[in-house]
Parts: sequence; structure tokens; C-alpha cells
Amino acid sequence: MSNYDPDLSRLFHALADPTRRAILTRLAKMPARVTDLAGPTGLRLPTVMRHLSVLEEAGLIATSKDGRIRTCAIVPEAFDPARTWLDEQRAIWEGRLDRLDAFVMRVMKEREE
Amino acid sequence: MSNYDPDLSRLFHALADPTRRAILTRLAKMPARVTDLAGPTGLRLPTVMRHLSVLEEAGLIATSKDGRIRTCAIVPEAFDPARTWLDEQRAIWEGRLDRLDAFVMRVMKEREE
DNA sequence: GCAATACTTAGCGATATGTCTAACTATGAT
DNA sequence: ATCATAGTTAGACATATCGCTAAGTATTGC
Repeated sequence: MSNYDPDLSRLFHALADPTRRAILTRLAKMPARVTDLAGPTGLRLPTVMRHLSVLEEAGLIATSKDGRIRTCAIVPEAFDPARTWLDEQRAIWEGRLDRLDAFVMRVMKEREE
Repeated sequence: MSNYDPDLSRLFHALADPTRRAILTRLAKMPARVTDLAGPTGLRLPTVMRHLSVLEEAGLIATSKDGRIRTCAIVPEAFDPARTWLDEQRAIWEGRLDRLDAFVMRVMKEREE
């Protein structure tokens, strides 16, 4: 089970902040510069920088610098482990339902006899 | 856009802790008492209680008390908003790819002329 | 009744998080 | 060379988080 994976913790933690989610949504549309990202948030540049570094350490964005401009881009595959974990939980839960179904079926058959 | 939804923040935050994920995986298999959940974690009861209340406030689990025993159960639908948000991001990103595709197709057609 | 069981509450301490201001570096434009 | 732009670093501050111990309450079993 991947629960104790620190990457997964970092990923979910990165997604737990509204500003960071807004930045991701913005970047999902197209890459952007740091200042462009800061604008809509109403936050100061250093604050946004911090959010960006959280996102980058979680692998959710990649950045590169050209001259004095840093361009940020989303890394779509980075969302996969989160999705996979959610899928796993659902599978476990559904597996439990399946076992319940099997149980009910068995009881019903026994009744027929 | 649901980014500024505090529920979503609470949800992702609840999922960002390995102990809480382990608890959820355990509960996905079947409901359990508080002490049963605490056992595998190696953490003290009050600490586990805190995790449980974070999970409950995020809507991920529901608990009920019978006598002196509190039983915790998973709430599978509670994962949906996280899943939905991830889907939305993917849709936005894929929409961008689609537009890129369309652009490439147009350029190719223009070249043919 | 009394002891054991199963939480629950209160409060402490270390560390992490999210925000800011102030001062700095590097690059581009004139 | 000078100045504006774009980002960076350093440090402060309030609050939140995660773990703990110690001391409660409420139920159950003998």
C-alpha cells in the first residue's frame, strides 16, 4: 500500500491550498510567468514564489528561466498518483461490496433448498 | 471554478497525512472501533482521535457511539469532490491539447494550398 | 460496588505553514 | 550609465498541525 509514500503526502498537501489550486487551474490553460500568476491572487510576489516552490517540489509544475523571466508550466502526469490512490480506495471499498453480494447470493441459494 | 471551496481544501488536507490515509484504507475494508484503528499506527489514542476528527470534519468518515464503543465507517462519496477536481484539471489541460491539435491541422491545411 | 475498558478533554511543545516587508540580484530598455 | 522590470533572499510573525502526557468520563464485567 502506498499510504506511507511521502510523495503522495506532498502531492495532496500541495493540492490542499486554494491559491495553489487556482494557480494550477491557470497553468492547465497555458504556461505563465510568475508575475502573471501573482496578479489574480492578490498576494505578494514572495508569497506566490513560496506556493510555486511547493507546487514544484510536489512535481505538479516545472519552471524554467529565460533572461529575467521564469515560465511555469503544469506537469499533467503529476496528478496521476493522487488519482491512482483514490481509485485504489474505491476498489477496496467495492471489493467489500462484492464480498457482501457474494454473501447475499449464498444465503439466497441456501434458502431455496 | 471550485478552487476556493474550503471543503475541497479540508478534503485534500485530510488526505495529505499518511496516518489518515492508512486509517481510510483500513476503513475501506470494514468499519472499526477507535482502538482497532489506533493499534497499527503505533500512536497514542488522543493522537488518533485527532486524526479521526480531521477525517470526520472532511466528511470522509462517519462515526457512531454504542455504549462505550465508537464505530468508524468510511463515507465513499466523500472522495468524489477530489476526483471531480482532478477530472476538471485534466479536462482543461486536454482542451488545450485539442486546441493545439486544431491549430496544427489548420497550419497543415494551409501548407497544402 | 469496583475494576477494567474505551474513549475524551485539556493542555503542552516542537515544527510547519502562509503571509508579510525590506533589501537584494539580474536583465532589458533608453 | 541609468532606470525600470522580474524575480529572489532573508527574516519576522501569527496560526495551524502533529505528537505527547495526564487526568478526566462513561460503560461493562465480576
